[in-house]
Amino acid sequence: MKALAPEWARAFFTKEVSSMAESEKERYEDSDLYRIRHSAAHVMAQAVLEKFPQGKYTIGPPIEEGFYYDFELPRALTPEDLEAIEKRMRAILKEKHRFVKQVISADDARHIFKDQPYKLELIDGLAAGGFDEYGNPLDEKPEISIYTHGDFVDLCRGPHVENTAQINPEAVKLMNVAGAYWRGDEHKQMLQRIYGTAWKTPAELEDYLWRLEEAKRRDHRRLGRELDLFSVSEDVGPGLILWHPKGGMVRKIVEDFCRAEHEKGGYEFVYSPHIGKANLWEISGHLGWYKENMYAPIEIEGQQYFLKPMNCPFHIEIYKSHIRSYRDLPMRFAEWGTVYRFERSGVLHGLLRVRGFTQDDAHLFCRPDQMAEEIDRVLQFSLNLLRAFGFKDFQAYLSTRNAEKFAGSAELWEAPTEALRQALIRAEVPYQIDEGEATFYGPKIDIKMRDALGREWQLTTIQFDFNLPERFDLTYIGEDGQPHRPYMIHRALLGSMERFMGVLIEHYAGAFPVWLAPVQAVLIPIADRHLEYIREVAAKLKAAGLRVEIDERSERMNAKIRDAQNQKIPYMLVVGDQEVSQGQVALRLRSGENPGALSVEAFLDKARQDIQQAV
RNA sequence: GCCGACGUAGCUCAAUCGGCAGAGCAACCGCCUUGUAAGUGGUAGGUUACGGGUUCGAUUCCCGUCGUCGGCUCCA
Repeated sequence: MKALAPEWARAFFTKEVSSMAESEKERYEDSDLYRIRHSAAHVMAQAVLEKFPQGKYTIGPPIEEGFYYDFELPRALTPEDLEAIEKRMRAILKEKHRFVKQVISADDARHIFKDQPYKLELIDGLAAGGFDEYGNPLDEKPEISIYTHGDFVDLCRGPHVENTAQINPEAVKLMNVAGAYWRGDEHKQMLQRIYGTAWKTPAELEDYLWRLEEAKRRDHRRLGRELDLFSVSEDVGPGLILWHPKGGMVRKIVEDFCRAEHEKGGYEFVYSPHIGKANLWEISGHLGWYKENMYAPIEIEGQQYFLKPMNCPFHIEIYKSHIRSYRDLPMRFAEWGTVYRFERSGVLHGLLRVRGFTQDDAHLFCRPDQMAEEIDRVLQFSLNLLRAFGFKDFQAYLSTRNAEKFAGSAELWEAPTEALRQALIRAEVPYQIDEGEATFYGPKIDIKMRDALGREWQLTTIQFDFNLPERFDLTYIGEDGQPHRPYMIHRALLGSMERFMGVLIEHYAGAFPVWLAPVQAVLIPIADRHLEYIREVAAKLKAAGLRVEIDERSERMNAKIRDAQNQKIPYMLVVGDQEVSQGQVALRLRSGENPGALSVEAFLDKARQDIQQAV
């Protein structure tokens, strides 16, 4: 779970967050829960090492909704082991051990942890002053401290509870075991990570477990099947999505809406093929730095072609098809471009991480003097789009220049980076600065959204590119009659249609607002004799642009209502003798509300209003 | 890719110690003509993911492949 990684948790709670964030909120690191979880992690390590005295322990931080601890153990842990460890933890907690902190010298620490290679590595890092316990660089040299409770000692900066009795043994639960590389480096030792959760009271634990169950119910993979939105076929291949008619309808509505917005926003639409010659990717540099993510070449008449992992080279070729004047700029080429990227099998995840996806991609070419406004505009545009789909909580990230790996010169990076920052401030979105996290070719803004389980997924990305204009030798003729290098910005706002749909499905838990619902209304006859009237009504509603189905099955009305509810159809229109005689429909909403009979016109008015207000 | 778990009907899940593979829902065919979350009877549905091994006999034990799930790493 990426969102629960310590790097993330630390970054989120400690790094710079704009003044728009609620600064009043207690920092997680200062909270009781943080201490409880941190201490529970120590107790867990104690229980694990009792069971495996030859085991090595590494780090065990609190995370967003619990804690984990990584171990190197002689064998793989089983579910039974977890139960035993959990049981032992409860016993230890009841023994009321005090947590005692001692600040010690590096040499003393090395002595205490002489049989613990991972701890020794951490101590070296701390002593050198270069890195903290997670391997992140530090500004100043930290003190080295240990925490002892009972006969267990751990290298740790705290904080902890005073006493294990402050942790309710019934509010602690071990969740699962997972593999994790030492310091997150796949070239290093694979460790066993035990995830646990801890709360103040058993009721809070229950609540958390209930929330997890709820999250599973809104998992887009489950809803995708239940609502018949999409599937993945083993025969087609993993990470390749098949959109069913209902999912296809939602996607079409999303795309149509976005296309219309793009048109209003000054974009021009272009189309480009799925493959391009090796030479194109040589020029773009993808074969140099992106090859691991590209599929093997296709040979055509002795030439190698590659399936596109990105659309940019094609858009650049369109730019280059003419000599461009400063008067032509800015140019904004948009394309719903389908790209294919090789993703390692273990990382695929429903719609959120796939191998083939369609980006709402565009490339902006502009003069330096237009740059700030273009950035402002595109960020604003992106936020408006996301808001239109009901998203309100964004987490924005500004990635700045990596000191070691960057295209162009440091000076070149300054203005765009500042323009990105200013745009974020003007847009009044909370953002965090990821210092040195930019790709080599330019600074960027990413906007991420959370899925039902709290994992963050990047949707919007707005990336400056100092690299491709050089590599393709892009120019425009300036007022001075001389060629100049344009600025280039890559941007995908919804990101990819697949990922966006995944997040969208979970956001609404499958109950799409009326304007997005694949089926907006289902007509339910009480008896077959009402069908003729129902067909007339259906025709009227369809003529008015509504997406309507008739449930003609030989089932009772109750069963049809139940099925419509489960399909999360916004309107159920029940028709019996009364409605036929009155020229009405009886409206039931998926909320369970029952507004009752109304005329077809009155219903249409309501539907139009709901669509307008995006409910 | 790596660590671990898992893979039985379209879906959710059973199957004792290795002994003829089963249920509910869905589907299909009837009956019922229904008033706000499951009316009722029947039929069909399987080389237990795939391939190999052990065994008189494998859904069950072993090996491999593929896939899924939870993490790690990476990203739209």
